[in-house]
Amino acid sequence: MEQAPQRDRSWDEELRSRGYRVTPQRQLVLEAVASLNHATPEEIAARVQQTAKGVNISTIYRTLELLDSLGLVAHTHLNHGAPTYHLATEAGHVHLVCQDCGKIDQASPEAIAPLTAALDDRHGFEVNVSHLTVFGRCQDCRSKTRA
Amino acid sequence: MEQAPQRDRSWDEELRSRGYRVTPQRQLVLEAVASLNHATPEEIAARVQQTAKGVNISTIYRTLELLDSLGLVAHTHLNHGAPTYHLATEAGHVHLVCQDCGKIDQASPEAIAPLTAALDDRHGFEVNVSHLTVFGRCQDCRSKTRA
DNA sequence: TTACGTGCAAAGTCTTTGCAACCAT
DNA sequence: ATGGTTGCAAAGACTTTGCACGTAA
Repeated sequence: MEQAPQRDRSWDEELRSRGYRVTPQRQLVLEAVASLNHATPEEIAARVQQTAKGVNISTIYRTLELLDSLGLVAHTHLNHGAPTYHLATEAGHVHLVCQDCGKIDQASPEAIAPLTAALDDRHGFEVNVSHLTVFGRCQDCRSKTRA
Repeated sequence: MEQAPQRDRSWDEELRSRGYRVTPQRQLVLEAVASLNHATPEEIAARVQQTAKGVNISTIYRTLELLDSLGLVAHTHLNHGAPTYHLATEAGHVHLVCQDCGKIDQASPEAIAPLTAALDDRHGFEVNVSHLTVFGRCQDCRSKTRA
C-alpha cells in the first residue's frame, strides 16, 4: 500500500519496533483521529469507512486500544457514553466540555501548570495532562442563561 | 414511614417542593451514595438491597438521574464503564484517579482555584467543580515504578 | 383519589471476544 | 511460511423504556 511520501511515518517504527504490524486499517484509524479531533469510536469508524468500507467496528476498537497503549493517541471520558480520542501529540492541553451545549474547547497548558504543581506538591500525584477534562459552562451558554 | 428524628431531612423538602415524592427507595439510594462515596450504580444497588431486597436496578438508575438533576448528588466519569456517584455536598473537591492502581483520592478546592480563575479569565469558562476528575499516577505507584 | 413511582421484562447502546481466514513481515 | 490482524457474529456490560400495579400526598 503506497502513500504520499511526505506523510508522517514515525509511528510506523513505533509499531514495528514493538512487534506490531503496520496495516491499512491502523493507518486509517490514526489519520481519522488526527483529522477529527475528539472523536468517538463510531465517528472514527465512519471516517475510516469513507476510504475503506470493509473496516469493522471491532477493528476500530482494537486499534484505538492499541494506539492508546502505545501512547500514540489518548482518550478522555466525556459526559455519558463514548470516550473521545485525539492524537497524543496534541497532549498538554485541557479539554473544556460545556455541559449545556456539548462544545469542546481547549485550554493551554499554562492554565493548568499551577494545578499540576499543587497536586504534585501536596499529594505526590503526577497528572496525566493529555487525559484531563474540565466540565462546566462555556462563554456562549453563560451569556445566554444570564439573559 | 417514620425514621430516627436526627437524620438530615433537608432533601425531603427539596423533592416535595418540586413536585416529587419522598419514597423509601429514594431515601435508601441517597443513604447509599452518602455512605459509599464514589460508587457505581451497581454498587449502590447492592447496598440498597441489603436493606430492601426488592429494589430494582432500573429504579436505582432513575433515582440517581433524579437526584443528580436536583443537585443532591453528582457523578464523574472514571476510566471505562460505569460513572461513580457521590453527594453533591461533598462537591468542591477534585478526584484524583490513579491510572495504575485505580485508587481515587481527593484534593482540596484550593488546589484548583488557580485553574478555575485562569479558565474563567482566559476562556470565559465556568468550571463545574463537583464534576472535576484528574487522571494520573498516585504517589504509591510512582515510587513502585521508579524502583 | 390521583398521578407519580416502582418492578418487571424487553430492548437499546456501546464494547468485547472467539474463531477461521487473511496478510504484513 | 507464520503469527499477528481482521471480519464476522455472538456475547457481554451497562442503561433505558413501556406498561400495569402500587403508593405518597
